[in-house]
Amino acid sequence: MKKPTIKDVAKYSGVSPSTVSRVIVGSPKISHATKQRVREAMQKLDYHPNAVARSLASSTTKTLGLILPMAGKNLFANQFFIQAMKGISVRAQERGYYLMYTFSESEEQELIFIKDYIRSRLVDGIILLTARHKDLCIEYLTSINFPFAVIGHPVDTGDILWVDNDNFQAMYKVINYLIERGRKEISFIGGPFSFNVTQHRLAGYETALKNRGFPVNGALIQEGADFSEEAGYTCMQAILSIKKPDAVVTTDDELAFGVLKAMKKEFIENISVVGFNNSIRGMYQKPTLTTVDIHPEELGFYSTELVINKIENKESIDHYIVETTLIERETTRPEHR
Amino acid sequence: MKKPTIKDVAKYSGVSPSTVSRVIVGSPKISHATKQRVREAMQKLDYHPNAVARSLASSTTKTLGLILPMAGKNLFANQFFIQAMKGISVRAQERGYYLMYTFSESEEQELIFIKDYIRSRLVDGIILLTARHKDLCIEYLTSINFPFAVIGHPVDTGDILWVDNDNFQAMYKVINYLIERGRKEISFIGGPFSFNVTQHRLAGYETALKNRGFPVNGALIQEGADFSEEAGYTCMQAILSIKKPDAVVTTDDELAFGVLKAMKKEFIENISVVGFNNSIRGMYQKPTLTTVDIHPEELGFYSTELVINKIENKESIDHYIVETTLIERETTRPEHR
DNA sequence: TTGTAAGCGTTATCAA
DNA sequence: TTGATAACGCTTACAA
Repeated sequence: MKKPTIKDVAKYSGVSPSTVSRVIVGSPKISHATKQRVREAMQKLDYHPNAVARSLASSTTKTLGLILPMAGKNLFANQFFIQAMKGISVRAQERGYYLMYTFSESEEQELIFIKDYIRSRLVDGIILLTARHKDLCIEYLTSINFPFAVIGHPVDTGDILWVDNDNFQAMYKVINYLIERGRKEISFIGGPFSFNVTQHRLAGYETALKNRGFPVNGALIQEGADFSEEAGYTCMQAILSIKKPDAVVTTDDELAFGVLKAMKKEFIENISVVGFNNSIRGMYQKPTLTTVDIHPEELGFYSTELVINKIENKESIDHYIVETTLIERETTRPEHR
Repeated sequence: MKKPTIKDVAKYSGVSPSTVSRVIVGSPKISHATKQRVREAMQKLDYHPNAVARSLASSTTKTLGLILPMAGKNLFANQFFIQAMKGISVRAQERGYYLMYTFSESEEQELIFIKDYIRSRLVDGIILLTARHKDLCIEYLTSINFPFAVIGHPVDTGDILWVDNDNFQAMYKVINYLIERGRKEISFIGGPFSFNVTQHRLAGYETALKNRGFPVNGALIQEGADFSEEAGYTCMQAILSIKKPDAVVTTDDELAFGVLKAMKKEFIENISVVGFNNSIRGMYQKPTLTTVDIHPEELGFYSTELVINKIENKESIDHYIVETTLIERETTRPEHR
């Protein structure tokens, strides 16, 4: 006994297939009586619409595609991705969308997968989990005008959809927090300045200092080669060779771990350190790391919201700002060490 | 200008659509000459097959469905899942399959999603990332005879496909390792004994002791209420109240953390501790935790292999055993603390 | 409000 | 080795 089709339901309930289809879609112009009858028939026959056939006929798949950039095995990134995926899943479910995913090893591969998704007509929209500096994927998707949203702040927010934290304010708050705890000489160690994130956080740092009447000392500002522990270590050594600040803010937990390592080596303990991204390691290593939670799940959630609105031509803003949370731990409570 | 279809290619290359289709599929009964011509036409027109149409016509989607059980926010589990997903993605890519995923909050929801995937005819197979004790999903999938594979050892391996570690041997190796380092009184703290994993690891523990001529002391074997740090703490206290072993093996890092906590409270340092699952925390907290890596990526990889073989009616074994790796850290090197 | 009929872009069956 | 032609199961103008 084969699976029942729309025709079976039509026959059973004495209407035409198109009527059944209208019931499935939830079309308004259908009498309550027949709607009832059709629904019952569907129940009786245990009918479930064939999504593939629907997709073909309507040329819409109700599916979103996700590419997970997995260069190396960045532990923090892992955490970020799975949380973002959760948020994406939650909102997609609510709005009746399916999700496809694939891991990619490089930006080129990423682009290949995206093209495949689109050309095969498998997805109605794409979510990019990271905004690269000069992003091939963003470029491509924009050029063919395909619905997509980006997590992170793209360099050129033409009319693309994006979700990000307020990185300026996040860092601004961190600085204020440190000043209120009596810190006076606060150093900044960021990832590469070519990244928008870094720029925004640096701006937050500088503005906060100025607004509180503190000088901005260039010697206390360092640019890491990347977001790694090594970069943090190197930057911190450079700073210590010049002068000893009483606090260091970074743009990533990994950088912060490097800072702590450099301090340990020099037997320094009384410098406050703040990271970013609330990694697992930060919560268990000694000393536990004060950090900023960027709420990946929400980032995922809203990016999904944006693409779907776009796909469905719903009126919608073109970006969301997700709040950050400062998580206070031992590295800003030197007395607890 | 619309996207070219198979008809356009057919016209362009002067053959019938069916011939083009045969080229796409890679059918053997097609002359080299026409194959060439059709390929060129596809290139020229930038033609890409519509996957949805193919699915409808062939009633096969080349897609696998994944459900991510996300009760609570188990940090270890997060790590496990993303790694397993990576392995799944790698193998799926290689074999030309797409992946759909969805998060679920409960076993019931999980079942609902699975049914939806199947009834909507979106997927050809399912991968279950955890084998529950009496698993509703396994039961359902078996009952309708739908292709699926399970990561973990199902209670009743009828003719279902599964991938798992050799938990017996993994623990056996741990015990041998400890004995070789001079440990004589080794305690066992497991998760609930109702889990197959626990049983297998316990058996490995007991057998290893016996084979080395050590007695198995019931007082040194404890069953945790679950796999949590608290459970580990409680069990360790129970053991310490009776006698002090010189090593404790557990079936999960969380349990091990509980053990360490209990030791700390009693100011005990010279007991070796071993966890399972190689969680991030274990590598950064103090002391760093000796643990067993279960290789989630491989588990994902092979589970994918199994379902796809099944889907394609390929001859294949019905399970894989994935090796484990002992990761030696400070908790089994008391001298380093 | 409902039905008719023509797609949607493939694959599969049967002939040739 | 190739080509007609009928599915595949649904949506959607257009009519009624």
